[in-house]
Amino acid sequence: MSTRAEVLDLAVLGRLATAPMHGYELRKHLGATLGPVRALSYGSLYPSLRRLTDAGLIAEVRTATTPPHALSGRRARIVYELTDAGRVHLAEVLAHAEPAAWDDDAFTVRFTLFAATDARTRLRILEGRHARMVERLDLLRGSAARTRERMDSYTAELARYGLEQAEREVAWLEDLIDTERGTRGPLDLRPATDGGPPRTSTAGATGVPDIPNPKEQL
Amino acid sequence: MSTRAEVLDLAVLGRLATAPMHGYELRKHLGATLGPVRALSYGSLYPSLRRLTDAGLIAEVRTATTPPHALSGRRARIVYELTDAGRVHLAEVLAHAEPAAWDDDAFTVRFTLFAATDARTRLRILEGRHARMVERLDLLRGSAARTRERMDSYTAELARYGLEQAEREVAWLEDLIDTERGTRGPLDLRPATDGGPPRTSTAGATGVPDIPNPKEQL
DNA sequence: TCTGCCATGTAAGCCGTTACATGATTTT
DNA sequence: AAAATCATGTAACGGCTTACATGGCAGA
Repeated sequence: MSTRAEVLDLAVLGRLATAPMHGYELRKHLGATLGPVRALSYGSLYPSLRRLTDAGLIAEVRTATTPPHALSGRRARIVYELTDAGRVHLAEVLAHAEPAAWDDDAFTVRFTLFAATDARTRLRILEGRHARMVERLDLLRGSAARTRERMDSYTAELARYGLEQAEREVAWLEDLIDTERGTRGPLDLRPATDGGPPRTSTAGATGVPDIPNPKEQL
Repeated sequence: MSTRAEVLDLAVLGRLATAPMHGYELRKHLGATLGPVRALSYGSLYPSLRRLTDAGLIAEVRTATTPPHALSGRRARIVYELTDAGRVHLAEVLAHAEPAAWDDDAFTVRFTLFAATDARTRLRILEGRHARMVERLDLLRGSAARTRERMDSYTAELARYGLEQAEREVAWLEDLIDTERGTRGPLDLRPATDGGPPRTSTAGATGVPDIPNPKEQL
């Protein structure tokens, strides 16, 4: 679960769990949810489908309406669906929260699959991500303070903007965590050993609108 | 100026223009300005120094205080400085603003070198970047609107956050542009042909603090 | 008819991180 | 005395983007 390819595979598997799809469609959907900006290329998508097929986690759908390679509508589209093994594997992966789950790219993918993740795991991932971002924020603040005098205005402004962005992401995560806890963050007793921040609590009413009771497993 | 390596080379060249430095130091500085998060690895830095040396744009400094490979302090550190050709080349690159200059990574590097860039080029790069981000923002809004119904709360929340971030970057750029123009944006007459936005103007007093009169060329 | 979108793949090139190799100096 | 930091490189592996190959269908 640490390599890029594995993260992509998880995204594909998770998307196919919702509905069977063919490659082209999948690309559009993933591009939409993971950021329309970096629409992943076929050069990585199709190999991913191949890997998952070889692993027996997904399989081509063969229905009466789509005879294999026949001259039915358009070109022979290959629709993929999860196999039973795929369902089991997905459930297993979604059930535990390793540190790899809060890496930059993995976190986004895991977050888009929160609807199929149980509440405890969701919380643990959010907290892990939060800790990671706070750590990063401290680094930023430190280096900004250290080099402030030596920087020209533009470099300083860039640093300021970067800091602002990081602070906002931390605040966003805190909102999400509060919402998940349901407690709306009265006061949490984290030991200050690990660099836990004093909780600035910029959090407003910006939390997740309406969280459904998600199906516990998949 | 489009490949990643060229962008990195520019960053290195620009940094060395300010002060001669050795590789290890360079890595720290670049890591600090371009984001302490992704401290670039030696695996890309040293090859870059090699390329620039081969191209004759930088050269090792040989001073009396640092005899080559002798047992003077520490290990033989190789300090690099710009050659005359390097200075000329840097000035040329910084003088013009191609579309490649507002790509994600290139923009950051160009921005950190704004102190050595003339005002007109600065403005053109900021405007190019702004147009790019507005375009991206429209894409985001479009796909968000299209898929809103089909999304679960978490995916929707992620999309909302992404949109918010993009809006903030656009606002940031507008602030910078206004500051550069000196006019503080009374009303600019852009034709609506190109998808120019109605200028929401969230811009407050968040602009660049004090922009110095930068040395015009390097 | 031609452009553009749908649709699936493959191959190559680029490049960046990671790990390894080496060794001195400073700090704990 | 060990650990961390300074310091410079090389090699290999991973993997993503880009371009190419192919072809059907729909609308202008």
